[in-house]
Amino acid sequence: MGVTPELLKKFPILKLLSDTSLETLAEHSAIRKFSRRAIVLAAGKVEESLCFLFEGRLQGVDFTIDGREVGLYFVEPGGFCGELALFDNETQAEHVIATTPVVTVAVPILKMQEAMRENPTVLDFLGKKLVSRIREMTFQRSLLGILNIEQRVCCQLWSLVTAADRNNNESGEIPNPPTHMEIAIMLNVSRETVSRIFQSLQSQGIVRRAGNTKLEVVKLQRLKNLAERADES
Amino acid sequence: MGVTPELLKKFPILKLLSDTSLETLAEHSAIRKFSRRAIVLAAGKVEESLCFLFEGRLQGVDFTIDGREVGLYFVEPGGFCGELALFDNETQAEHVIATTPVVTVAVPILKMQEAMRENPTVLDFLGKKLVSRIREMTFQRSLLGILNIEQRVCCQLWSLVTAADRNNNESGEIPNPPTHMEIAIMLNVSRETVSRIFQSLQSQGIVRRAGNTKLEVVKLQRLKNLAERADES
DNA sequence: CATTGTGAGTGATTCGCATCACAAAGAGCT
DNA sequence: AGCTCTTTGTGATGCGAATCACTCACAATG
Repeated sequence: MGVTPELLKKFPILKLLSDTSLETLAEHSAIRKFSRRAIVLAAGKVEESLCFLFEGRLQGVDFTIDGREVGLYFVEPGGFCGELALFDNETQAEHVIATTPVVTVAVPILKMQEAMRENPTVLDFLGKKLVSRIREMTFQRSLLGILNIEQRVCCQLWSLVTAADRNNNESGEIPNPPTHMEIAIMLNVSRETVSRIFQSLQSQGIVRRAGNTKLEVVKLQRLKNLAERADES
Repeated sequence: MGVTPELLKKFPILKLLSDTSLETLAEHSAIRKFSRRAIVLAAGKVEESLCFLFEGRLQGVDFTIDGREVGLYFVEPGGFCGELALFDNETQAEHVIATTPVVTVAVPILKMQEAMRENPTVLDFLGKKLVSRIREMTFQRSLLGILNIEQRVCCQLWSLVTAADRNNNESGEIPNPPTHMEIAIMLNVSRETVSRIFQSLQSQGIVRRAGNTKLEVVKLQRLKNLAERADES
């Protein structure tokens, strides 16, 4: 409904397509809206669409056998998810959930596969995306190896600080900070523990809440230190 | 030195190549031997070769900031590693270490990239490999979410049982069982804890050591139960 | 044959985090 | 405003896994 090629061009990967391909793709695509907490892609299901995120934020989550929630990754506007099926036509491995109200564009897998075959640069883009996902997961896995949980949280925070701010030595910000719960499931800790650590960081004046859409990191250097070695007074 | 196209054909992905491509690839490739514990690929380095495993077993490992070892994946004969650089030419993300003496074939990235471009089936194979790696990492991550460590270990063991044996309801085996340490770093637990759990599994007659190259799972069903729910008497 | 190294087994101790159980504070909604 | 619902904040408690510090078994090595 009402998906125009112009809309699709907002997504970096689709910008690589020819106008004619975009035309067909647009015809077969649909805008979808989800409220907070809605399941956008369901694990175990054969999804027949890729999910492009236009507005809001998504989180990939999985569940352990004992029913515990596990956080895998975030999707930001301009990104997409559900791309694994493009390669192996298998079921969706993990749930993708809206952490805010979202607007997505559903693009059929089949059409996208055609585009991949015709346009090598698209395939290349996807390859790079998969690779960066692997690198990210590897990093995330290494975070879980950190025993000291304060350090683990600080590492995660540090990685969420806008890349641009990271070199700037004064202060930085985290645009749409995840809730304590969202952080907790990514880091394999209890929500309470995350809460207590934030408490401690705030009282040390290292981070500060700025409304509920932004988290300021006032003392970037201190955060970095905490991330790199747990001790430090 | 002495790499023949026939040798390369032992690797499923290279079988897809034309004889002429194999010819050139063979010329530029080299056999390498490493002793147990040797570093086959080093993290942070720009590796200029892909590593095909001919004999032995490799493990991808990473280190946390606090120096703790983290186990990521295993590579079995016929497999390869270091493929991320094919797509983004970045440095190797993780260390790859020989867990046994190994024989590998080093194939230059550049040559492999040429082959990828010429032969779409190779690219497809690589895509599938990346995807399955992501699926595996997702699974592995979900294991870490399990709080009960005995259950966590049992899940890992269950996933190591030869797929063929898994449906067969009596017993199964794990060909080259990882050491306790190797399991420990994959599951984020201490080696001692793994040791204690194996002790308990052995005394319950669920698993049994068969030489040091094989681990028999005598009561597959019991293991599966332990993996699925932690309780059970 | 002694020597060194590595994997595995085990007890004692300690401390950190999960858990439970609330209270409080926002955020939306009508 | 008043009402939910969600997110966050905090204390008390107890369990359980890490750690330490060994021993033992077994290969490999000289």
